[in-house]
Amino acid sequence: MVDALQEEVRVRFAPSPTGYLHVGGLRTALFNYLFARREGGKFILRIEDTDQKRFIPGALENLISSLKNMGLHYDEGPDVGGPCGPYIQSERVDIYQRHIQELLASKTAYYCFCSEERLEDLRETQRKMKRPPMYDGKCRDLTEAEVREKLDAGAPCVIRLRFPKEGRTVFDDVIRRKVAVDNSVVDDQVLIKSDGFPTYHLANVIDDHLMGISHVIRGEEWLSSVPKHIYLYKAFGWDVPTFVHLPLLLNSDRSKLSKRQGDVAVESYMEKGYLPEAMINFIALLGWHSADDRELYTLQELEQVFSLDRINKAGAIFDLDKLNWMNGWYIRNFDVEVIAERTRPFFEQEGFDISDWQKYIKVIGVARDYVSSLEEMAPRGRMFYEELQFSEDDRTLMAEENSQKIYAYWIDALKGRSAWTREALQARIEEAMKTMGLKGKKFYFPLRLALFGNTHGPDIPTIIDILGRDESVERLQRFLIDG
RNA sequence: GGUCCCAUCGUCUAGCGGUCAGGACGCUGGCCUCUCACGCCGGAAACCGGGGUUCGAUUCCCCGUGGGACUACCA
Repeated sequence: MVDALQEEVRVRFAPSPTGYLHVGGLRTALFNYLFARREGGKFILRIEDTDQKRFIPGALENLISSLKNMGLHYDEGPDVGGPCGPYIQSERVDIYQRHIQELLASKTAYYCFCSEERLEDLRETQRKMKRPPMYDGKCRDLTEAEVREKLDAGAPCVIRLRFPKEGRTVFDDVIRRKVAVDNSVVDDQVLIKSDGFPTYHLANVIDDHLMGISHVIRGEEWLSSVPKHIYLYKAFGWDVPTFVHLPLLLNSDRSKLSKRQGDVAVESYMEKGYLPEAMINFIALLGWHSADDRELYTLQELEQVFSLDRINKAGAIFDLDKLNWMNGWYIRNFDVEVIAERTRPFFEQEGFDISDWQKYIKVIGVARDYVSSLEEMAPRGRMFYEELQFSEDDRTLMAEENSQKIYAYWIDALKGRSAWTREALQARIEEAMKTMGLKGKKFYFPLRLALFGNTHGPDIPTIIDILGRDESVERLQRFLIDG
């Protein structure tokens, strides 16, 4: 390890590439990122792909693009490089092999030749006897000669950690404070699998040390394996990093957040039109809260105010309702041009002709009051781009005498002038209501229906302003019965 | 089953011995308004239970209870 790295805050997000970035992973990545930024340290991306069976093509690219979309830029990582590479564990196998020799030599680790079947049977009987399922240590005390013989015979084997049976491991966690575990309940964890790849525990410890990680910020599911990790650090003669175990993100039934109970892929939230800014803001509030009552933050603002000591201990349910509100808030409060640009793909997908940018901006301005995601924008803009659909009841209303009078009046009025201000339009509406002796819904509903396709919606000046004079006249004329 | 962790409105949370237990989402009443939406104002809604410690516990300690994680040659 480079000496200069020693004083610096260095944290990492270390996902295994299982296909996509999970929202729980995003939260872990975000907290790591924020801590690094706040402390002026480094944020590193490391890929933990030591499980060959779970290789998924494209998963790495996916992960990287999701992190980029979210604005979580890392200082070191597989695609950006850095002084501690490679940052993909499958490319570091020789490093693990070298280090395991050291453990073998010091008797901290030992070869185990037990078959998977034996292990399964063992666990089965242990469970039946209501004993905790653990390795029984069959190969723990094999003599060197016995090991040599089996190895020479080419017997398949793994390498296990020789964890002490006595004593107690006590450690500090920034969030949980003191945690204590009896060594007798810690298993002789497999460190090197029969395919020569390391397990999480070995690779993680070695890499965290070699990469100069100062704070291990990760999910609470790792809390119970910390004793193994500490034992490894000490066996290697390394300093133990500071541990920060984040509370879990939960399904609405309080189990660990998983798919099948809604979307967990960050990617799919993007596809539905959730803004990265809203996702980040929302996720940040799951387990973290500022000292005041403020809840709306940009990523840059979070970088300034984030601190580990304001992280909660209890798990948090991922509440879609609040995300929807927050996303809607961002959609309504961002610059309309920005929202228009981001909504574009959704409109294009619908085949709407948005070449008239001025009109499009106006449509967005109206539509965004109604939605909680960009995906919902298209249904709210449709009436300005497509032919209106009417029900039988609609047609009945539009054929009524009053409706017809209104249409005739407006066709006339609109044709008379080429440009209207909203104020002039509103004044004309007041005037029309007076001369026709109609008011309120009696006047507005038929008019809005013919122009907008619904009796409920934006006010008339807004609709006419978006449609323009010609389209407005055309829409009215379509329902004028005798010309 | 064992070990570890956790526990304030339905949800996210503030609280760090004395508060009318605060905010946000959601729900709800009203205002704005032709309507819808937005927005604004108000309301209902919580300290898991039992013991301690203390003049006084949501807050500190213990025991229950409940929930979760881990218990793989997955991470």
